[in-house]
Amino acid sequence: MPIKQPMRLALVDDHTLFRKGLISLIKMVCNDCEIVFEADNGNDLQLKLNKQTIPDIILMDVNMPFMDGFATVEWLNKNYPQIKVLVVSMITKEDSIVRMLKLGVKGYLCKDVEPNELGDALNAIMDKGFYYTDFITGKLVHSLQKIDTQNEKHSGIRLMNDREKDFLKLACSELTYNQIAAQMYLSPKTIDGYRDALFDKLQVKSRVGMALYAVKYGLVQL
Amino acid sequence: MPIKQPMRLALVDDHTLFRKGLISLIKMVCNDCEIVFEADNGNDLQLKLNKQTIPDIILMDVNMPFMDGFATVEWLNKNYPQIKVLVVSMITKEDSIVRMLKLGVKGYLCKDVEPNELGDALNAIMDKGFYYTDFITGKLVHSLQKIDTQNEKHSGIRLMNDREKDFLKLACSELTYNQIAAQMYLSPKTIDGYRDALFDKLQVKSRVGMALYAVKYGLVQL
DNA sequence: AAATAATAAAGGATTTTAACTGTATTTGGT
DNA sequence: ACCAAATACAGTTAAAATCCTTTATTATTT
Repeated sequence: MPIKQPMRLALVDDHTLFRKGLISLIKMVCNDCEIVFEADNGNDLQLKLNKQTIPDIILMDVNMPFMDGFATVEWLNKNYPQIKVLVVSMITKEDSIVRMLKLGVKGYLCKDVEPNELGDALNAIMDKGFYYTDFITGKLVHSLQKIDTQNEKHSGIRLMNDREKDFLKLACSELTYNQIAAQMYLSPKTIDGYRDALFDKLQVKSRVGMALYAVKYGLVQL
Repeated sequence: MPIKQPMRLALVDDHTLFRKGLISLIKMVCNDCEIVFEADNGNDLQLKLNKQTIPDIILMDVNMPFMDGFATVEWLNKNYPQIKVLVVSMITKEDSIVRMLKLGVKGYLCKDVEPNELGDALNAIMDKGFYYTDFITGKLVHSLQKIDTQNEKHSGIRLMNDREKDFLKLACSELTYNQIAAQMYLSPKTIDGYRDALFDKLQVKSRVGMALYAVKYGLVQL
């Protein structure tokens, strides 16, 4: 039976007191882990990270002086993609969470989290690669939908009729208007009319503008 | 103390046998729920749904004849936004899952799910409004990151030089090539050359195709 | 039944885009 | 110094897109 390696952790947070507190909590919930180093911010991390000190997981703050969490995770992705990042931050802004998730962090915890959940998160990340709470998932799903609900507001969409929507989808391609006309069983001149109508309704001046509008407001998917 | 209302459910799935099986499972895991109706597809749902038959949750398939899950959820969002949708589908394609989540479905289960999890999902949706499994969350987070990692794969991007990238950004607008040339302090003929080069490198045949490529692979943001 | 609105389509003119071929000039490498 | 490449640009045609005006045919409303 394989000997379980101790979990190697590193902490990046500019608040020394919080860092020390976090370490003592980790020791309590996880009896087989090792803190390989602590850093005050991204710059400090770059200095302290080398072949001997590569951790499995880095617990990372977002707001830090000199080099913040976003820049640090980007740098880690480029230079040490194997290291997993668990964000531990006060920041609950949806945009920040989504931005971090886009950067590929494996979890995102609020600093007021229960010690046990911290342990769960670390184990889950080691075990299955990530730990996303309902809170994070909720934010994520909400941010996905935000785009669509914004759209409803956006005028042009309601003004379009079904044929025009069909045409718009086809216009977001490399077909010429003649080919679109053929596909829709309509005269090219009718297509001309649809285009003119949509230019007016969507407030665009070219087919490129129209196509980008359609993508922006989710009327066609790429 | 308030009397707990029974959970009102409806099923939309074109496979009668699966529907019936699902109902018997629901009866087993949930002793206080009522099936208000079943439908074969979205069209059928529209006929069967009225003031007397408004369910709390609709269990919805994705692939259905005549009117599929996407169209049906869109219609529900417009006409009965209070009804929560739980997708129960064989489809595990990331794009389908993300598209459904964008439409605001409250959960997404695979058809091979354990009966107990079905019960958990229904209760979670009634209780806190949603039920997203790790599988779904994983797909979601992955799709967020995909755009960036896909780029690396997609050849065209590496082949472009800086001037061509600048041009590409400007081409994703309603400027004519002459106007772009002026903005870049270049001859329109040089712009012609950039366009021809990019058409070749990105494998597109028109400015629309080029603009959509740029958006798809995150080279320009809308 | 008449007026109105929506849909489909035509003619004609102009601009923009696209495709192809070719030529100086510059730049990096050996 | 010489070769190869990348860069900037020109000419020519053809095709596609854009703009504008007008008309015939259905639906819808009054």
